Amino acid sequence: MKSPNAILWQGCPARYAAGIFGDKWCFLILRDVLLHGKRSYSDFLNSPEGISTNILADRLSKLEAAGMLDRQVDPRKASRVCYFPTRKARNVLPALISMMVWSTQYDEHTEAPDSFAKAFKADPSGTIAWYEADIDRVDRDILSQS
Amino acid sequence: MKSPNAILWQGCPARYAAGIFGDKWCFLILRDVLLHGKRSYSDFLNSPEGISTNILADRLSKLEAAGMLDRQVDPRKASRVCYFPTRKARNVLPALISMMVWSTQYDEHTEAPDSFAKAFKADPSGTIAWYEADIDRVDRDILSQS
DNA sequence: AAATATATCTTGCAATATGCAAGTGTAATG
DNA sequence: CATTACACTTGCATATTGCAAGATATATTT
Repeated sequence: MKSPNAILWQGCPARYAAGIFGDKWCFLILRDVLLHGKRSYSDFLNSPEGISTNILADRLSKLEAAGMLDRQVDPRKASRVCYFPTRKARNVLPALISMMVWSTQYDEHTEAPDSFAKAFKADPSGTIAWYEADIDRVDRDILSQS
Repeated sequence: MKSPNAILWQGCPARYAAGIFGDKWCFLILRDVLLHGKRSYSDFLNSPEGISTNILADRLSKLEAAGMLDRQVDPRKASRVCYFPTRKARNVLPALISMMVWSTQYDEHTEAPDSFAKAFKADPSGTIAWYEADIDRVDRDILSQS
């Protein structure tokens, strides 16, 4: 039974965001699906951070339950599954890129070129549009082959 | 001994961000210090989410080690400690508010008024400046009483 | 001065999360 | 028809987390 004083991770916008981003593995899966064109279980598994299989399965189902990922059988190969970013996930791009710009400013070992932060600061919505177009391209390539 | 293949949570900007924000308690402490004017251990402790004391002590020291909080004895009362947000933490405001705006859009139980997202979308840098001024006010009030 | 209160941590321990290895079921491939 | 690829699932040892309680140090009240 749930305590009457239990805090639902809703209501406060920071708390709601923390409920989804306050987990490093969810965070990195969102990076991969939004920025690196990754769509399949094995794509995520092969990211350099080395997520383990049970954790990956758990986070994929959590992100699907949260309405961030749309799980579909790959039209090119029925034994493969694709996880497409939903509109809700796509709309995270401004915040995600904002955080990454901040990181490049403070991580002394950053691998990101200066041009990354520059491009976003100069033209935020244009930069977002560029990433969205990339997502569209990846998804279209997959779905056109059904 | 550290494995030679260990991933340092540096280099990739998303990974660096995940190293700090990929923890819900750090996330909420940053909300409190940047948006709610909280500065002391007991301020954070009394947030509605109910962080426990060991976790709070741990996260405060991690955020201090990460250069996000500046720990200082309260000039008004030597037995009290203040945690001030550093410039590095302040510069997280655009990303944090971006995430919160996203939350208000998708959390059906959001408590945030529409005006919050509207204000930020209409004038992002003005909104940030408003929050920074609030931080300045809180910090000045404390430090002027030494 | 003694008792009480406030503020900031520590410690102990149980619950939870994680990582690794191995196994399962289904579908394509040779 | 055996093999491989893919997407998980399971079991289990280890690591991390979180709650409750205790500790310490100063400040306030009586």
